[in-house]
Amino acid sequence: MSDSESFFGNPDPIFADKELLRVSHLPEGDRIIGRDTELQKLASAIKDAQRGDTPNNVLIYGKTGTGKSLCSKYITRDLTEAAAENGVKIGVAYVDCFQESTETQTVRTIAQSLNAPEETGITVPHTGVSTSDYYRRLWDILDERLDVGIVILDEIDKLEGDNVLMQLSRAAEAGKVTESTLGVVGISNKIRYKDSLNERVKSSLSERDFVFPPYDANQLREILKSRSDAFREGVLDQGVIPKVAALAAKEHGDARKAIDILRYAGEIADEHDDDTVREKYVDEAHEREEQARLSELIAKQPDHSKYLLQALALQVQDTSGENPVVSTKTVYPAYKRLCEDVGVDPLKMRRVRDLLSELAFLSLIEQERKGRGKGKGAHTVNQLVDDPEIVIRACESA
DNA sequence: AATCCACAGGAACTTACGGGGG
DNA sequence: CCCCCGTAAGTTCCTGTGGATT
Repeated sequence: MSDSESFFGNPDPIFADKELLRVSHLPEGDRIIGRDTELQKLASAIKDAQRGDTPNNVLIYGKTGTGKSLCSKYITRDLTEAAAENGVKIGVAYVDCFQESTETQTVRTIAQSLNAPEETGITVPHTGVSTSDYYRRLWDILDERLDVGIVILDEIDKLEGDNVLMQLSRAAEAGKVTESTLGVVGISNKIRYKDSLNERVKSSLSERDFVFPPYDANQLREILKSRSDAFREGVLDQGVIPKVAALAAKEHGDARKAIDILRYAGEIADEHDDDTVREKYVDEAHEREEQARLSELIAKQPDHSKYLLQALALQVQDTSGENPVVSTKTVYPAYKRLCEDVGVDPLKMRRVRDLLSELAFLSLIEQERKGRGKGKGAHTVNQLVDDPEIVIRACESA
């Protein structure tokens, strides 16, 4: 074959269908590996919705990458289709509470994804209306066009306050909706999440709860194999999948991580103009995955949080060796200098303290409050969780 | 065990922004 | 079109607190 004139003309030597290695890719039923009992239980918990009745509210626990969101999405899609055959209209709203963490944002997102303006004549504006207004519109939307609404609240532990849960779980009994009903599927990384809820919400929200165990190396291998169609035939070296699986199994059995590493390994092979994905690329792929995950998280932060994080990372680098803790007092001037370099007005100390505790909540840093002795006051020291160099790179690229 | 104060963090306020209703 | 109302981000003001030193 002659060299193509087009930059895009050559067929990809490594990947046949890269889509299969995207985490958001929702597989067909036979491609969800090792979660049969979980799917079964989930299905039985929400099956009443199929007849238009109120489904059980469900709480799902499990570490990241154990298939919680995947199974929820899959099973609700299946349910929607099955119900449609019975003439029952089900709407599913998926909310990532990490991104929509306030009550208002959550309700708005639910209302927006369940709405169909041309059907209901109801608009859900992005801003400008009160929280209670969003609620009112949501109830109207439900009654107007659906029999059952199912709300999937992913990373529910990142939600501020439990008012939304209160409202959602009581909507039907409080008479907010009359022509329809709704169910909640809550997904949490924290097993202890339930303890932080008040009794009322707890009992109504966790009518059923399940724990998704981490995948073991065998299951990870199966998962990776099931997606190996993403590659052209024969380009994957024998040892690659087992090595990726072993790596991911060691780090909490995170399937998402495993899939990402496999994809990066393929990309690295491609960059080396190698037509084989070799075992030796896996370690580099692993590093690339960590960098990417961090960059992705940091990119979502407000600008000033990035400057702060960068200032902290620089301080940590300067602090010689063993004890890389930096007090808030010390970070602040460094942050101010950084702002001046960029040409931005620095925030006041009080706001900075809030941003730092948000970063701590996201596990990007760790904080500890300490006293320093008589007449020396109390202060908080901050510590980076990840390697300062990687953090700085991620901050600069974002 | 009592003390002392720099910083932590709660509360109330300001500013910016955008939609709804008259 | 203007005015009012809501939220989010940021500021101002001020009381609370940890723990080595006295």
